[in-house]
Amino acid sequence: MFEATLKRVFGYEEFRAGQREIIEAVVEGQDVLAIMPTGGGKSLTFQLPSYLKNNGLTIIVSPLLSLIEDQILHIRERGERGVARLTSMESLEEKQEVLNHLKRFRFLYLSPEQLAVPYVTRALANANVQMLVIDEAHCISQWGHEFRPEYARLGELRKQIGSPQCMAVTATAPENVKRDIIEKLALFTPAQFVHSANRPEIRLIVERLEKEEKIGRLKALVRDIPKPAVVYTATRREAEKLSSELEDAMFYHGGMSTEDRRLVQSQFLRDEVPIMVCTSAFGMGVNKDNVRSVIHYQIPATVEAYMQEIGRAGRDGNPAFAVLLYAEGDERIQQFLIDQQYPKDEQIRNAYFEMENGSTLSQLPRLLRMGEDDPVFLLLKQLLAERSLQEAIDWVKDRKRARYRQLGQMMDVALINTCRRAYLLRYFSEEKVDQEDCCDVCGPIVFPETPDLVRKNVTEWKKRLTQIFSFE
DNA sequence: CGACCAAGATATACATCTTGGTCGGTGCGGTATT
Repeated sequence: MFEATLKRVFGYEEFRAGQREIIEAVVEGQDVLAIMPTGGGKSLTFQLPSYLKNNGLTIIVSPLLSLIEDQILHIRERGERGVARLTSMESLEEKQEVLNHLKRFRFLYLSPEQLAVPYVTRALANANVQMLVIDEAHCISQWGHEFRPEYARLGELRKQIGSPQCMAVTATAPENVKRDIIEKLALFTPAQFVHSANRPEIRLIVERLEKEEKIGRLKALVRDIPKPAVVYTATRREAEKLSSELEDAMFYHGGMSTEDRRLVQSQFLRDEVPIMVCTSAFGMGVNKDNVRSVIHYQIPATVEAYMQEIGRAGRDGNPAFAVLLYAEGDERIQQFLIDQQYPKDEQIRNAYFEMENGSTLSQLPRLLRMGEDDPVFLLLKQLLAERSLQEAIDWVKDRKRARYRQLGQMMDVALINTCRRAYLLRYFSEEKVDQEDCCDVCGPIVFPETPDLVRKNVTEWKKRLTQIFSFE
């Protein structure tokens, strides 16, 4: 009977590996935590049950507006019209229209921030919500603590809308992230489905270099390595600088306008740009299965981030390459980025002191000489609301220590003299199975000779983009 | 912390060195100001 729906609604003959079990658990009404690879057919596992039960609304919380847009487009393409979204792209009237007619919809996509808007929460509390899906659930752990606080509130919001059945879906989650997801969403003895984190087609390489050697090595590397390739840097400036020094490269980072980002990304997707130099902004929602190589010019902040980023190579199953270029001291930029996200002890003390002496929250930014929309101030505000002075200081200390530990584990990937794949899999509580072409420690990795992609107008585009950005 | 840039200092007439300031990731939302 699952198959009939699969055929009728989605047009597929059979399920892909792992999908059926998840759907069974969903239909039984269990909470679910599913860890499956990108492109593994995640969305089908929460969409198909909706057609089986055929009553009520499925809400999907998604981290990026562009992901929401993509998903909705896909759903509409197969003829489903009962899908809507609530984001900042809609006007107040449009949102009201959707909320007043929730019965018309089968799927509702929104950001966690929208779910936290009181009138949205209220409307959904009064609707027949069948299931709450949290897509890219690792964001709860990755962003919920400080960067996007609404992610940490999803459990509470779930309760407010009547504690519907809940399904968390992601591609990357070690034990501690799983625990975080289960706890923050208050999942009730969830059925867990965990796909292996191993990507045997990706060869793992680390090259330890001196600082001065890196740029030269990168240039040689992108000449020899199979393309399309993604080069990750830690800063926007570095991304721009490297892309100007490499032939056939363009850059991508969060400081660009939406239009420019769309443009550059679609060029890369259409194989018109062989090399993309970018910050961590580039990734989620980039559906490209023929990326052959991912190079890290600077070390990422966590093993999860590293796995997600290298995981963008070789999705078509053909051999792919992950190269990390490491020079001593490269981790400092990540240390800095961690530090600057948290208030200093003295700032915390001052904030608590001011509040005790009768200052109001609105005076506080001025007194502490901070911007009122400074993320550090927002975190401070939250601490004031929830914790005592000592608790706040300890919380920050703990969080920083945890982040430093994560960075340390990532550095170990570069520093160990044992199999890198074994280390990475152990991080995800898995045992390694021996394989050919594993990593640079296990044996030499050779790049195949591959014909380069056709370079269609790359130079032209680059010129135009340089012109656009040079005025900013 | 370190990369980068601009202004100033040095020692000598053109370029190099020193000093000081600034900046540094990920995105939602929705408000304000040239």
